[in-house]
Amino acid sequence: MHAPSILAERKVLARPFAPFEAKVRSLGEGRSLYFEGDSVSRIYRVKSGVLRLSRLLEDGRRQVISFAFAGDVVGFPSQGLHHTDCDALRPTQIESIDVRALTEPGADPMLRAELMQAALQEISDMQDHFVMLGCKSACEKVASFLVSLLKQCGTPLGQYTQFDLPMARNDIADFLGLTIETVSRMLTKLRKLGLIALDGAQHVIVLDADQLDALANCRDGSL
Amino acid sequence: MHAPSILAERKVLARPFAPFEAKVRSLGEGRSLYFEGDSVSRIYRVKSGVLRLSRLLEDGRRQVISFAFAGDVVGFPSQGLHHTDCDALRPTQIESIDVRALTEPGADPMLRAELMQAALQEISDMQDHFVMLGCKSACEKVASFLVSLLKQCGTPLGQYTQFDLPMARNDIADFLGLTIETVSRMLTKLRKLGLIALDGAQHVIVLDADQLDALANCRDGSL
DNA sequence: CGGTAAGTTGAGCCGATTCAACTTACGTGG
DNA sequence: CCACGTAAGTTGAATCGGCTCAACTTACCG
Repeated sequence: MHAPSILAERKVLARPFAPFEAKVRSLGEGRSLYFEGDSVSRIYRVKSGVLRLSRLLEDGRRQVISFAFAGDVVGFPSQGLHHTDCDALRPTQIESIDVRALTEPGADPMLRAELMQAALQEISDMQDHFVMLGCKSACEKVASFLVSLLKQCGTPLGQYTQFDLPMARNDIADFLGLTIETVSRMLTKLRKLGLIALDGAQHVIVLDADQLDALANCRDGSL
Repeated sequence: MHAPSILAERKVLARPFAPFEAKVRSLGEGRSLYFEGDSVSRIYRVKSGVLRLSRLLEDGRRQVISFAFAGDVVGFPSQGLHHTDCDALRPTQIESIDVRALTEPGADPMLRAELMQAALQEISDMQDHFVMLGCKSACEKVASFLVSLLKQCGTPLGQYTQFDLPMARNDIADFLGLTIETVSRMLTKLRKLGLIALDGAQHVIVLDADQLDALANCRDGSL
């Protein structure tokens, strides 16, 4: 759940009406940070853990917009409202920033420039995601996804690189515009090709990063 | 490539070191404003006309990221570079702004806030587009697309609303993650359902906006 | 009026989905 | 610590939506 020590500490230190001051809090696994339609009072920078941003349709379909890792900023408003749900996939520490830091003239220029950079980065990342959703085959999607995670959270393991999938198949599928079955099949395919190994459902060992990267941009899933 | 006449003109008129001044120029139909990989020195606000932002894969596949209409801002940098191509689909007038207005402390605060708003709006629009690409069927995609154009550039025609498609089937297909044939078939379907009428390939008359909107969020293309 | 590009339509195919059975992983309580 | 129950993930078979390829029609421009 919440880390009491940090919250308690903050309470003592927090001065009222210090709108642009950063505050740290933690979010238990599965907890929501905000929901679509909530009005935006603060935006957040992830310090550790993983968040999932998603949008839900009335009929139950879901699109996972992005996963946010340490350093990523989430919660940018549009018309003053949140346009996604935001949930923690892992215990997560976040730093919150008054939304007025974005546009109000009095805000810290350094912070504001930093937030603008984060927004620009997000736009660029989303453009990549468009190519993924619009152009790529199931195999390319899954391979691309693994490559991007590899870059974000890969750690060396002998001559290979490993990482944990912090999200369920479910989330991967809704992120890539596929079904869980298809994601599973593609992971199996990559495993049988000898490009990855799976130790449990979450732990991925990348055996051939170059080939994997090649598959991520190769129309026919053969290379 | 670049339009020589316009560039020549700019060279004469440009005063050095007037970084934040807005400049207006026009772009002929089919002309490019910038290319993926170009370094970003200025960003642009559309005054009239239509721009297409797209990204090209090595193997020829293309994703149209967005269409920009009057009021939209394009050209946001990431790592100082453009990450899309940008081309005019119609004769277009654009106002250009020095990119330093985004982040430099000395920049006009009003302008900067405005640009931040534009960036936030873009993020929100892209989230909608994700849902489109990731969740929706061909029929929903085309219907959604028509609805959004209707809102952007619809004009009354008796009891109906009409608009011109400023882009080719080609562009629509690459925007929606479909083929031109599928786009064509869906337009035909909507026509046969009596929701729209087509006068030539570009001119659309929306006969039943409510039904069209309903189809835009209905899994089975029946309603 | 002819030529070319753009758009439409049709037939057959293929990749991803659906639906269902099965396997594995995991947390709980005996 | 094992046994069980549930949730998550995998695999298979059959279906279907959108794609490919090809022919045809329409619009546009010199």
